[in-house]
Amino acid sequence: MDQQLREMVWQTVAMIPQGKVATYGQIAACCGYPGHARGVGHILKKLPPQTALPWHRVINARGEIALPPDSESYQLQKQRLEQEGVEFERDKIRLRLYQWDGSVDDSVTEN
DNA sequence: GTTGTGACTACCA
DNA sequence: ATGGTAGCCACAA
Repeated sequence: MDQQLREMVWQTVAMIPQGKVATYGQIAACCGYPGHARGVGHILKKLPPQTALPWHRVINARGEIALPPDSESYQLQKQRLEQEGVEFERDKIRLRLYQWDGSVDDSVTEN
C-alpha cells in the first residue's frame, strides 16, 4: 500500500517536465491519494541522495521549498531549480508561470 | 499500541 | 498578508 504509493509518487515526480514544479498535494492527488501531501514529503525524504528523480521540482502549496532553510537540501533544491530556469521571488517560486498541470497517464509502465 | 515530530494543506481571525 | 488551529498520513522511539 504505502509501497505502491511510493512507486506512484516516484513515477509522478519523474514525469514533471524540466523548468516546472508540482506541489505535494498535487502529486498525492495525481497518485489517487488526495490528502497524502505529507506522505509524499516523507517519501521524498526517504529517497536516496543519488536518485534520478527530480525531487527538487516538488514544492509546497505556498510555492516555496518545503525543506528547512538551514538544511543543505534546501540550497541544493533552490540551486537546481534556478539552474532549470525557475525564477524565484525572494524565496518563493513564481507559480503562475511554472505551475505543473499534472497530466498523468494511468498506463505508465512500472519502473 | 501510544506519542511526538515532520520536505503538507485548508480554514479562519 | 500574516499567524494560529485543525486534519492528514508516515515514521521513530
